[in-house]
Amino acid sequence: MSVILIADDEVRIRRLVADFLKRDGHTMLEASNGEEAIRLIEQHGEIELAILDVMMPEKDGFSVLRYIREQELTAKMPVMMLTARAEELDQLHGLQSGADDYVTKPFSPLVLCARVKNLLLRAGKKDDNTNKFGELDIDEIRHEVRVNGKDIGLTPKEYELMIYFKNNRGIALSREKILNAVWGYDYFGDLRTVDTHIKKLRAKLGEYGGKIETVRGYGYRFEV
Amino acid sequence: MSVILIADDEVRIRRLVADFLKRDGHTMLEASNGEEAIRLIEQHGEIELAILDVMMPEKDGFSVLRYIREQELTAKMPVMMLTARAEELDQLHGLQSGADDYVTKPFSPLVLCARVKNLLLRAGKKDDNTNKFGELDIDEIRHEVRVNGKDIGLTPKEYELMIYFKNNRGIALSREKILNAVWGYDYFGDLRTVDTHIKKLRAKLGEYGGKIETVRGYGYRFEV
DNA sequence: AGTATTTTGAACATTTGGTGAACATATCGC
DNA sequence: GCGATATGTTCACCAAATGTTCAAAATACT
Repeated sequence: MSVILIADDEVRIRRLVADFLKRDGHTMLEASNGEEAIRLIEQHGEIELAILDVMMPEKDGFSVLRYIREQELTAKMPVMMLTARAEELDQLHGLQSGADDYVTKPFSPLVLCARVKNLLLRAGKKDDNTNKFGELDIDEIRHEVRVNGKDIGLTPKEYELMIYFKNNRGIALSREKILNAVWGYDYFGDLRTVDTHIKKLRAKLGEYGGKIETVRGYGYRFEV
Repeated sequence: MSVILIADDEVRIRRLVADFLKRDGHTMLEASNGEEAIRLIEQHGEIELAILDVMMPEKDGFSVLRYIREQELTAKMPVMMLTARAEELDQLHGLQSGADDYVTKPFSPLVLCARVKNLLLRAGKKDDNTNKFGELDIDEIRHEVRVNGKDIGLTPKEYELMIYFKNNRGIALSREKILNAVWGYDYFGDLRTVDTHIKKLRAKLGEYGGKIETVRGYGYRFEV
């Protein structure tokens, strides 16, 4: 349901958290240090929650938190801090570091999942469940897109593209942004690949194909 | 969002700063010495911040700073100085050199980014989200310009021209400046090409076409 | 391993936009 | 008012962006 960033240098912890939250339907982004976390935040536009370990190489959790609060776009992102020892907790509160929640290691994955849920709810996680536009129905539960009630059989990439467009309707998206968001920030492919997928998506959308408008000299825009 | 000049003779530093600030959405101009920096400032009309290394060949950072403060057009440009050693800092302040901020090497790119952001905010540049002038609406999110609520279908060059005018409203812009800003500083084309685009832009702006005034013997000015 | 599906980008087609020469018109200094 | 210069306007050619097709490569499925 949401896109969540987990930053921790311990692979075990990262995997553990990521696996549990994935099972809750979230999309997980993983970073093994602070620099990486910041890069992910910069490049991935729609992160809805960040879980940061305090102790990390390159840049610690506080630095990343400060970065998040400084950037206008991310300033209001809910942030959960992971700390290794209970003693640090007081320090954290004393520092008024601006995090939204603290969890001390070792933690129970289920407790963590519950707190994540709370944070997302508290953040008013905009239930952007508007996925029906006329006879175009983007069904994220069934993981399919229907036109006139019939599944149009999108491939994985086409589906992700569709979701990205849906989450950014009315916004002009450059090919670069689309590549970063749908293919991943570490993908270095031809920008024109986007065009090819757009074409196929438009074709499958049939009468709704025109809803994906070309923004000449820039990229594309999904209109509803 | 903003156009920023970085002048430093060390390529590594230049690239580092440029890369980070690019990720923040800024357009970067790079100079490897003071002479080059001044040339770029002369040719590029809308530089919003200059980051100058103190120690550079040809002309050092102070000389460039003095130049900036002497020119009426650039006198108020925020300037950030980079200095190699902490000791120099006192000296700088003592000299009252007129820079807006100082950063000592080695520095954290993120700290630098944050300070840049502060300077731009302080300069009142960032909040220039005024894109509605009566019934003329310049929508950078949708990447379109509307008059009376209707998209006037600008071509890429026309759109960029419009944005440039919007960011420099009330300022007389020579054809050279316009070419440098919209076409790129490495473009060598006919100055009259600007006229052709102005004509088309005026036509599409309809009743607002007159807002682009001719400054005879010089260039054009967007008035609101 | 073998088959089916999906992804990818090169190649070509088509559409759209950019450019500057040429001519028309306006403005200025005298 | 006249010539000189600057700007407005039009248009045809060329350049660039996007659409489209396709086959090879990668991936998933069995």
